[in-house]
Amino acid sequence: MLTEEPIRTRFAPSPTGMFHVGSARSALFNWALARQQDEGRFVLRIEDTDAARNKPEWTEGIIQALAWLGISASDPHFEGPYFQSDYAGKHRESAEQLYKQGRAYYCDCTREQVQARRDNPNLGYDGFCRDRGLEPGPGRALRFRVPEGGPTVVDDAIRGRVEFDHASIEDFVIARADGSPLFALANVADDIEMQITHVVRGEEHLSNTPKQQLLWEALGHTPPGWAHLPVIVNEKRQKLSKRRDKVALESYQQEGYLPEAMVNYLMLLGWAPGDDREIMPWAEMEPLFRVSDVNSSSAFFDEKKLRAFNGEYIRGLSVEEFVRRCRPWLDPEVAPWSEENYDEDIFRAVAPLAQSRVAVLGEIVLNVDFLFLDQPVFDEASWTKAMKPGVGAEMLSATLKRFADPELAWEAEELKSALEEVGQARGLKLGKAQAPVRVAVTGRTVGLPLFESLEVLGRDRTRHRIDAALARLNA
RNA sequence: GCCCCCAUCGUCUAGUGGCCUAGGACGCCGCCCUUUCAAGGCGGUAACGCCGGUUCGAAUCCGGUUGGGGGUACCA
Repeated sequence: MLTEEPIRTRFAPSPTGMFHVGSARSALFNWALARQQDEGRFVLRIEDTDAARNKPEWTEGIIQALAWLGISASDPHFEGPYFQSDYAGKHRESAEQLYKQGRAYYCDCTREQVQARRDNPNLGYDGFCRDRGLEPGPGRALRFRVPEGGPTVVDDAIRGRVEFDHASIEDFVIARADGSPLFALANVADDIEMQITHVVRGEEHLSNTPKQQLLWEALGHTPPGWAHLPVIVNEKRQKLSKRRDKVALESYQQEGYLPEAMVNYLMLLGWAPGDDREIMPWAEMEPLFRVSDVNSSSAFFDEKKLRAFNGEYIRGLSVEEFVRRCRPWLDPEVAPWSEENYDEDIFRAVAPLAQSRVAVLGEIVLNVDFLFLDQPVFDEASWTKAMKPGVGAEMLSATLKRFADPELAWEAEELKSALEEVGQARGLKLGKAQAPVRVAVTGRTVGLPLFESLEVLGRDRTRHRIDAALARLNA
């Protein structure tokens, strides 16, 4: 391994329109390694060769997602983005070189012929064209000539020595009949061109590795250090798939997961800092990360734990920062209230009360909507529960009367004592007594501390809502 | 089928031959606090897949087995 040379890691996503959480973890691990050395580099290469599914805007999405994670394109350790499609010439040269060296040969077998002919059902291509000396031509693909004897040994930083017998590796295609190189070749040619020293990627690539290592050697270069990260799985222990699982980083972002919580959680999928700490900022984790310390078994993406981390990070924010981070969800453009009704100062007044009550930022809306809506949104289950006959109407009308008293200072502590008295007169503890008022004013049985909320809402609006609830009760 | 990887509480993990009657975190349960709900505090539940070795001694080393997973394209 080129430990003397500065580390050059790479992150090589194909632009498919969404950023997978597994990719995010790979990127983070690669980023940490690159940042540990002054001259370390993290190379971003967009593998856009599959023109069929590939749009320019996806690339922008990748860069934004990386930036969200703290992997900034303006950081001196960041290099790229490079586009695989720009290196097509280089790929063809590599294919040519391999052919001239006799390390690859042309093959005109169709898929059907390969299928029909194979004597060993356990192997794919049988090497039919190996020695036919075919020249390049239409309908002829280029295959790599896998050496006859011995194994290829992959030295993996996470898994150790992994042996692949050459007998189990078929002569794989490296360039299509139309001359265009395949992933296996393009990927290696690019890594060589970009002087990548360490390939840290998902375990699903482990089976490709002996082929790629063979290619590196055939092309005259020392293979990089390999590290294959365990796959991230769902509750059924299958690799996270975009069809059935929630894998898009953007979806977590939209729900209100903080990047620092996501980064922290992702780093812990397969790796641990060592002591008994789990909540640890990136700046502390980065220098501690060792790829050889990464676990080799698959890891379940546990959103419950992510949520817990996120709540922890939210509570750690200053109030002002919390307010700032909530803005995207409070914006009247997307929130259920109108521009005229929204007032950030009002939100700021209750923000400290809300901060410990949300695990993801998106939940902020249901916590404060009653402040900015003309009418609260009544949760029917809450209504039924709080407005029990004999309690609901009683409490509401008595409270309405009590709150009309101009002597009553409109301040949380005063309001609390007032309601306590109203409740006591009816043999109700505060817990029970406050319920109808809470539902009348906020629409729900759970929420922010009531009296602070009332104070912010104001006497008139509070009384109006209690009155309206009374009407609703009698309707 | 074949190739390859993996195996500690439900989950993420610590653990690299004795410090382990296996530690932490999430979850779950209980108690406390309490104007609801959270948050917070305290306590609890729960694991070395199985069988053989090696060794004075094994969660840690070796073999097998079982069970998971990944890969098997002229996709990336």
